[in-house]
Amino acid sequence: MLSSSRAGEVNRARVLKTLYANGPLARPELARLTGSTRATIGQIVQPFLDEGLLEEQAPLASGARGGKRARPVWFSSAGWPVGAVLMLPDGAQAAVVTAGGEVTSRAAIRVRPTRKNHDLIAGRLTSLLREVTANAASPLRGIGIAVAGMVDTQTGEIVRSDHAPGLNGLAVGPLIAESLGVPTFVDLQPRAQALGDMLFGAGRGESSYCSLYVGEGIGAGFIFDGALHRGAGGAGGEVGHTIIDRDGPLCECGLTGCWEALAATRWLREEAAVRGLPQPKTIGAARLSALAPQNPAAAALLEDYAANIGVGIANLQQILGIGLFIVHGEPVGGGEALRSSIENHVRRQAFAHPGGAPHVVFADPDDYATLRGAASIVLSRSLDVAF
Amino acid sequence: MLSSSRAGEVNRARVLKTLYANGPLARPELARLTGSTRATIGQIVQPFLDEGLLEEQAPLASGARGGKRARPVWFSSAGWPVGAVLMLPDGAQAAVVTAGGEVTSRAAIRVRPTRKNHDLIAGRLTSLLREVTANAASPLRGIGIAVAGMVDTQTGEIVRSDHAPGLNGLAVGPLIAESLGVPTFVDLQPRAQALGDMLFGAGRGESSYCSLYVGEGIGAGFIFDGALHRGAGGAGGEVGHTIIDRDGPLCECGLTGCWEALAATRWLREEAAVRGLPQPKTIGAARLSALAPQNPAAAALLEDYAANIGVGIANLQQILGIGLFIVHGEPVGGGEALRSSIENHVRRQAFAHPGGAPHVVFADPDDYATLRGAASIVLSRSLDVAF
DNA sequence: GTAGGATTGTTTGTAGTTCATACGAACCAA
DNA sequence: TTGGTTCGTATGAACTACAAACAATCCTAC
Repeated sequence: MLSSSRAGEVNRARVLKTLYANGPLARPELARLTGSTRATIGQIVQPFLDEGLLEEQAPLASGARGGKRARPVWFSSAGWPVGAVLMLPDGAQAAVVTAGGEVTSRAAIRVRPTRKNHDLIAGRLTSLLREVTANAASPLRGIGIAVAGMVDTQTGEIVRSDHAPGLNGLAVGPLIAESLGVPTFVDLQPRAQALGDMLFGAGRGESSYCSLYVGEGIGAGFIFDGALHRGAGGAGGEVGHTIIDRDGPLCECGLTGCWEALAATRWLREEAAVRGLPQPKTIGAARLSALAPQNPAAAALLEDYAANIGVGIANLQQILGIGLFIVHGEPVGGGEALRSSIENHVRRQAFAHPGGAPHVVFADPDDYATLRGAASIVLSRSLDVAF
Repeated sequence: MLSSSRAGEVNRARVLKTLYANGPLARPELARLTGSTRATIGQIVQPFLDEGLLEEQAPLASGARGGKRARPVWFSSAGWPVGAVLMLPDGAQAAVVTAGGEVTSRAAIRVRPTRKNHDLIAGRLTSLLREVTANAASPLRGIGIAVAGMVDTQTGEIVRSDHAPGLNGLAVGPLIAESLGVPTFVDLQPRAQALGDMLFGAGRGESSYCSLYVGEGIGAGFIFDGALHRGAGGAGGEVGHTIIDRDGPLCECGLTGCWEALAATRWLREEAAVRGLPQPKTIGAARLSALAPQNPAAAALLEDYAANIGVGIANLQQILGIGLFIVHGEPVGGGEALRSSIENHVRRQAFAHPGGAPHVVFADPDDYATLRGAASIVLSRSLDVAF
């Protein structure tokens, strides 16, 4: 039940969430945004300052009518270090990220996973994490592990990874947790990205949105009312295998007309070959966009790519009534032209809703975004207190 | 913020929710299910007993080892009466429903709404509600209004109703609230149904599911973690106009290949005509099922109907990771054969998920289910305390 | 310069809640 | 009749947010 102490936990979490959503804030502003009082905010913030999670910034200028200058609080560069791991088809990346989003150290390994070298992978991951945490000021609060594939968030196991089948069945969560003595949290990469968007990206201050990854596959993470939606047993977000064209091309999964078969990179390259574009095997949204002004075939393919992505997004919009889609991955290289083209396709297909027209934005092509996402799996657990 | 008094409100709501999910429960069982103590449950339950919302049932038999007999509590037949209104293309229904789900009085009117008779409709609705509430023991806690069409849940206006365009723009919520002095809550019919399923139907005890209405149109209500998901501005749930076959038939909405164009009653009847079935203009799942054993064309159409419904459900399952789909409307007439056929199609298309295979169930073809759904719009507001 | 008003951040007392513990009441079996 | 068991309630402790008051800081006006 919701006891007094638990209520305190919830409110502390809400204060941190408000900071993430709005950036550095002084106590009166925090009180206003959380619907509380300066006194209560002071009681909540003080322990965080003592603990070293937050720190006071330089005082703001006074208002026109005078008064004591307010001192905004923000995450200190040493507060709450957490581990971040990305499991990729050809290896893994690891980093230490603080609550404020600073990546304090980082390293990577290259191992091609097979069904038989799981012990090797676990061992090399462990030493990788020891390496990046060597200089950490305090013990890690947890390790977030983002996997490109289906995972069981309860057990921490990798269920199925299409692009790295050697990872299937790897209990990466428990293995690392045991060898390092730090709690681990495993989740899908698009969901980690959604959480990263919430704390450090384009989702800041948005209560509901969809974070989409479009690349070799298509995956989604959903934030509803400020909290991640995982679905039963951590399923959900497998938007790539929703059927949008029953008579469409065959998908690798065996079904026909999956969104992924019409909008993933593989489709883009195969179409580029069919349409006679140069170097189709390595082409992507970036090169296609560069070609488009001179090459009508490239422009047409880009338009079809936008349309295909748009169909799936519009479907999600109709179903969920979401007003914001944050796109990561391949399309980001296409720049503003591709973004607005996708957005137009979505708006053409989605009717007028009371919530207003949907927005499609591209994520920053920041190298750290995905690592921050993995770290956010851990951080968000302190922000969504179950009760 | 979450003050002590608000925490109490949340916990009281949780106790009621636990009762809805499990049926009559004694205090020790309530304590166990809510993770609380007998003492706290007693403090919460007592005021509800005094108020008349709950009442104690006959004592249960003692356990094998003796002990005082427990007295389960349940909603009294007079507790918390709420109004329920259904806005239909050819009129409206109204009823008074208690917190326990009893329909204590009921009446209906037939008016074909046009853009010009909104005042007339509001007036007749008001007198209809006065009629059904004449014998109510206590004033209504609120009036829930379920509309077959898109509504703005903030303003209480009907935005767009495909099957009754005369309702467009009718501010049914504010009009009734003003004339009766009772708060009104307007929502989509499928969403009301989802709430009805949560409190009184197949959704009892389920934390996440999708309640689907398949008839002239297709709509959905989503329950995530025990709470209704509305989407931005009350949009969302317009699953009928998701595209599942880009080269498919033209939909009334102007797009091609909408789910609705392939699985709504209109498709069923047009296909029945094409395939030469008898009396195609009035055929439905019930008659089709009766025909199927002797008539191969009917059996084939039924199978296609199941497949078409299944595609859309499987898409929803992939996106949201939902394990339970409660189907209302036309398909219910098809009985167990149709249900299992739909379920099989869904399972064939959805991969193995950690959450287990999805289930498709048919709602009880109960005449009161929809009215209880409308009432649940009001009741659920006391169960999902915002803080 | 200095007084007055305004704003920030803290201190203190109060109200509301859950929880642990203890107690009487009710029930069964021997 | 007695002992063990379970139910429901009463009491005190712990915790929290809130209201009100207070000290510190800052600006403007005279």
